[in-house]
Amino acid sequence: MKYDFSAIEKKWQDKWDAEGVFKASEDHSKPKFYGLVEFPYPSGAGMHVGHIKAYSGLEVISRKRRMQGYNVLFPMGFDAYGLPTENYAIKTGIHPRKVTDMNIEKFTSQLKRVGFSFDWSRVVDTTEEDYYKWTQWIFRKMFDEGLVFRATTLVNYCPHCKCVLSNEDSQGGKCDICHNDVIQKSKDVWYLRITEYADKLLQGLDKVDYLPNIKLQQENWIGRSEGAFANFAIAGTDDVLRIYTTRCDTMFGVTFMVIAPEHPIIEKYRDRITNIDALDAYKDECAKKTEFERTQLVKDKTGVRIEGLTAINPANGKEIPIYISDYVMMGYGTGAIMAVPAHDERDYEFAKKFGIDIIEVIKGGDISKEAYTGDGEMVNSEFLNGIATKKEAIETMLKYLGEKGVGEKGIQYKMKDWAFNRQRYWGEPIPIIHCPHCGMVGVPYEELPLRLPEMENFAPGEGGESPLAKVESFVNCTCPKCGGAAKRETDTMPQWAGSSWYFLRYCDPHNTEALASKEALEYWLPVDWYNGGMEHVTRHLIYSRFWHHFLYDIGAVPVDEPYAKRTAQGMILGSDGSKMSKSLGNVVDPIDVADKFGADVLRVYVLFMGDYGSAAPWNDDSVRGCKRFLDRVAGLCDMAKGSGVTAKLETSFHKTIKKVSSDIEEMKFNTAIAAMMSLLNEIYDCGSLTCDELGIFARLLYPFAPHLCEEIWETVGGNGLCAVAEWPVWDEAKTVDSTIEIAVQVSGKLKFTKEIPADTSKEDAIALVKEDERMKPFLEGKTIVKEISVPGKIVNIVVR
RNA sequence: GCCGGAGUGGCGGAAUUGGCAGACGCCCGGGACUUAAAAUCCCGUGGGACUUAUAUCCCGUACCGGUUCGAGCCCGGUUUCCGGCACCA
Repeated sequence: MKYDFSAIEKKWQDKWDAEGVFKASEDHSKPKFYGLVEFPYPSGAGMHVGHIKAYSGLEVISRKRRMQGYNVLFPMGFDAYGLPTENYAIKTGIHPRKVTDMNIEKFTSQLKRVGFSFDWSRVVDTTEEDYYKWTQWIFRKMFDEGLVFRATTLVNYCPHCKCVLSNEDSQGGKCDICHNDVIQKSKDVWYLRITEYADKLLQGLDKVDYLPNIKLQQENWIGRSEGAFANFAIAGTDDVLRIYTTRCDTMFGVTFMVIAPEHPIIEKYRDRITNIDALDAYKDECAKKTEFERTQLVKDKTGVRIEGLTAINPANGKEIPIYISDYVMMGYGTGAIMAVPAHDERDYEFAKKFGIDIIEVIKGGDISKEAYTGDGEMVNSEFLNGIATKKEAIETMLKYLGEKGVGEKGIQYKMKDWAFNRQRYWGEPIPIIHCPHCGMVGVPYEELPLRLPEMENFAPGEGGESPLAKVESFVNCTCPKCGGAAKRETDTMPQWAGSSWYFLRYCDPHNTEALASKEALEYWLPVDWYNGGMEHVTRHLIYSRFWHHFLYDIGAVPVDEPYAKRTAQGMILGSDGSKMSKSLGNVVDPIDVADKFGADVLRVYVLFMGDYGSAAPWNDDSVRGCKRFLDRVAGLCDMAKGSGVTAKLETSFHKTIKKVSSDIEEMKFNTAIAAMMSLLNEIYDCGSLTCDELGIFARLLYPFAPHLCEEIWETVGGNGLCAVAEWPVWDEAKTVDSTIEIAVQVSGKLKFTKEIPADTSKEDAIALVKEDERMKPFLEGKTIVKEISVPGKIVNIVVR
């Protein structure tokens, strides 16, 4: 058979479509498999080879599951709100709606071109009214439950995008969208109380099957730490300065305190503080620094002593100075610390620079040189003296603090609440009304969706306000509570909103009464297998787990953890080994590859190129190697005759079925393909095979190269579509050869190999080896010290 | 700095619980077919020594050391690269 891929691909894509084989059935009596891939942001550039690799993993698994008799839900959709579309619209004057529709159309045709087995009847688009209605609904529910709050705080702000960013969106001090430096700015911000779910998000990890590094990254991001809160009295007042510490055992070593420049205590005692001008100046200076400057200039501690305020160490009653410094953050703990220079590197540096006392309370280091952070015997610590372990010292101090009523055990998280509003047009409007009498009022549920108004000019305002603020008909409204004049919130939601629950909508995408029906959710959830990029592990994956836990708590979904299993694919790099980028000119267009070699070759190559979870560079020559492979597979059609089995090939077939079956489950696609290549080589060596055998081969390769395999399946007279043919099964007994080759070692060194019957016992194997002619020279004049036999592997004779 | 992961031919990468290192593919070399090229097919292909050849031997999984009959895999140390977090009290 000549492999005319363009004719074949069209033919089978049309047939699959006509027969609806990829439609998830409503028959809930069948076992289900819900495979999920991260839906794309439909950018104008179209698909990237990275998309192909990301989707091909679960594509193979989903195709295999259908053959195994599962009712498979393998959906696709578009995460279409976002800045690039909006910026493109601003530049070209084309409305974002139009841009989005064009891009979705392009993506859809490209995805279909590659032949992915998505259920196209369930496509979701986050920017459509009947979708974002439910995004807003979930937000409203959170508002009702007290998980939404508004605060004026210092936030991550991107001056380039003119937009507030969440912590997750400004990792490393860079804007996630434009990669410019993020600055700290005081702004009104809508927050979602994700920290309330920190423990649930952490504990939930115990019961899901995520890759270990995904779990680890999430754990680190949540950043739970156990420690203590303690109150340090402010001398001459009834006030206290509350601190958080993980080392309350070192409290006798506290020689000063440090508070964040924005700490409210400064405002409160403005009149008592004698150097308030200096403090204000320092605060201004800090505000100007970018995140980058604050974190990169770690070594150089700065700060100002607060004159006129001192604190009392609750452990020993000593009066100690208070400083402000930007190495203490308002956003973690209480924004104030007890400084123990002898046993904390940062405090040590600060104390050295400002000439503050350094008191050793743990033996073991040399505090004249550096801070000692290790374990050791407590000294200079009154009732703690002599205690040798950190654990015991902490417990003793906690007891003391509790008895005196000045401190207690506490838990802190690095994760911060989710800054949720964006000052942009192309996003879901936040359904809140500001009423001068009633305060913040939710838009009534029956008024959802709160539609994004039509606009001509969606550039953000100069003062950093949302473009929506310019639309008076949108802004002005009446308060649902009191009926008085009120104004709508004009900020929109971040891109992560729509993607936080899209997998729920797939279960029942056309529902007008609920985000999805109870029955559909009960049947399909949880997602059995979710594959996506590592870059989303500390954002989308955390956010969506948070939303899902919330929905579980209000009874909207039947399970608490949304994803039973989560894996990740590695990046495809340019052929030069660097990240694919337009500026380097090393971008590969997947559709070009499909046009030149066929969609099946593209699919096989992205899975064969290396370990699925690791990054690997693109190589055009290797693509041709995959083309050669499929050409040779097509060639089998001319060779196949009759039915039954070829004795010579039988074992190889059973072995290959076994290997391909298990490799697919472990996402070891590269070795699965390699096994089929080996079998193919063997078939060619053999020179003939039966139609039955070719049918097995076609079904094994089908998840990878479905178009070609349907064609072969038809040629060999397979029953119905290969898409729904039964996945081949292997007979364990037939996977073992009658004779095996074992390695023969003398004193651990390989000497030769020997063919022996497969069922030879350990002892017989040794005997057979010792009888072998080739063994003679090694045994002559030697004493056998030890004989080792590993069945099927080696025999090792140790001589002296 | 802290926490992960990884260093295997010219390249991408394979190697159940420690058991024949380099599967499979690419590149490269040789040959067949062809007027020729492409395509296809066959053979070779970790490095080295010796040999007409067969055979045989030595070295080899980042580096140093250890455990073991036997180490790519386990242990101790060093080093490089990648990823994540980063003044988190």
